[in-house]
Amino acid sequence: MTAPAPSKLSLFNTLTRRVEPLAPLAPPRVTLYTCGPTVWNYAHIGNFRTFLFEDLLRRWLERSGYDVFHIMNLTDVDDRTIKAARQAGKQLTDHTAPFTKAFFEDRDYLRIKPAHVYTPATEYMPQMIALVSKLIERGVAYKGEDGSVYFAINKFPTYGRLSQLDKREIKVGARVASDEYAKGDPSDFALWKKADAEAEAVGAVWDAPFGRGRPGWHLECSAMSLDEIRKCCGVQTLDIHAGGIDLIFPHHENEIAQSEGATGQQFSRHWVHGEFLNVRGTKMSKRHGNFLTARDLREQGVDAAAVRLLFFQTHYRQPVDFTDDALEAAKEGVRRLGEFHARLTENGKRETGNGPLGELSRKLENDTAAALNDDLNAPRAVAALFDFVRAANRELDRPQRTGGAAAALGAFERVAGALFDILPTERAADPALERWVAERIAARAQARKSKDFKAARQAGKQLTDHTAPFTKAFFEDRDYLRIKPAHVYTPATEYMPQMIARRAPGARGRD
RNA sequence: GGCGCCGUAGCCAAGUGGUAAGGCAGAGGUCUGCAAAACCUCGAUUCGUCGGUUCGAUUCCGACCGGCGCCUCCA
Repeated sequence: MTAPAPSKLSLFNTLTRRVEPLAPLAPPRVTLYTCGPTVWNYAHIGNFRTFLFEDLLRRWLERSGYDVFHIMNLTDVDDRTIKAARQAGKQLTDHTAPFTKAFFEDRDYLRIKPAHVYTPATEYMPQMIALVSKLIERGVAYKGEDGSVYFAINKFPTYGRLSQLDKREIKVGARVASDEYAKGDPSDFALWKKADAEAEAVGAVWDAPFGRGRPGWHLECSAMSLDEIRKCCGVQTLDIHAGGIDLIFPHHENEIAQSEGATGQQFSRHWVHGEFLNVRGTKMSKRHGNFLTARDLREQGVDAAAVRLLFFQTHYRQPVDFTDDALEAAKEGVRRLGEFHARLTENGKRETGNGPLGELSRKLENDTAAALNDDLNAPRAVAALFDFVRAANRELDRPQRTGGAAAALGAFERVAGALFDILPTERAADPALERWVAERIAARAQARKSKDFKAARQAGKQLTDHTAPFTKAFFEDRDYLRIKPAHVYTPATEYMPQMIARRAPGARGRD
């Protein structure tokens, strides 16, 4: 598993439409740029499916011995952020800041490793302006009749290679952009959009030598990635550029044109794209209204481990349909992994040495590596993990044990823990709730001591407000069914001292 | 219309030119005071349909049916 770089990792490269060995420019370093969220609103879990596949890619690269430099952009200026800010009656960054914060919270909830650098577009204006200037200087960009700056795709012969544009025909009657007649070629795209009233209203405008305006959508990724890899590594070529499949055209196509048009060097050696998350066969999106955010799941108490497992059980280049059944199945899988983990931890404490479990551990790590090196085949790796769980459980069931649990625990934690991160979250007690209960129990005990029974009853009532009617109903039902009353009924809230006294340290089990 | 993707057991989902991983659900069993957990056993003679290539196809080719995505600011 600690494969020395260069590892045997192969990934599908959209540029060639083939699975190819990863070939970083200067191994063991890998520069990884992943297209991040547009912070006009909360990201939905379809967005996060892409970020989760990238998280696995990142972790696997690191596990394989690569020294990864991971950059993710935050699109905080584009049509949608401007429009949303306008509707909210706010300045652009005032509107986007809370969503950026929310994105980070969601990222942490889903246990996605933070990128090394996050690049908000608004903080890279000088770099973007410099890039446009350079493109104008090199004659591949021009100022249109409407005052915006466009990229001239006919000056860039390889335009369309990523999306195989040469094989396409434009749809008859396809919509014609309003800026159509300002451009030399209808397919030229905007690098810099001339300031308009809406952008001015929310403060989304910057002064530039070629006119007051704001960046086109694609510009930021080129400017920021080139700036960051130049600063960190002194290069102008990314090793991997990743994103959702919808970004292939036009976004990534245009990024290539802008970047290579300016540097004359290959922009990215490997392009990887993740498929969509669907809902009943249709892509999850804000527009369709069929979305669910990460915070929705968190509020429902869904363990992030289940979400991760759910996504990792499908290959990143296959669409996944998000259903309640699939989520429930994943939750159950996570629970089983957790049970197994606890069991292995118990045995691992006292069992070193080798034995069948040691062999199973090696198999697990080998199978995982083989699967992930083959175009990040997470489903196959997850299958190997469950194979391991079953085989190891069988071994642990045997009365005559031969040892090796410690090794098995190590392997299991490396794969299910550090790599996939799909072990159940230890359910942290809610401190506020615990305090509330403790306070009332204490208050009641104190009141009883001082024989203030009215106060005692009041404190106790708060604890049982909700349960009392059901207790009463239970007695009624008991009588209806002519069940003889027990001699003693013992409500748990009345036995706190006894329970506290008897709670054995480390005692596990269910109610 | 162009480009691309998909159709595998009840649900989800890997995979391969040589006879179908894994997960969840279900049934039976072992263990257990009863449970729970765990383990064992069981399920696609079959991989949308129809043809073709082949000794052999779920896997390659063609047609068709069904679903989906992109085609200028969608992860």
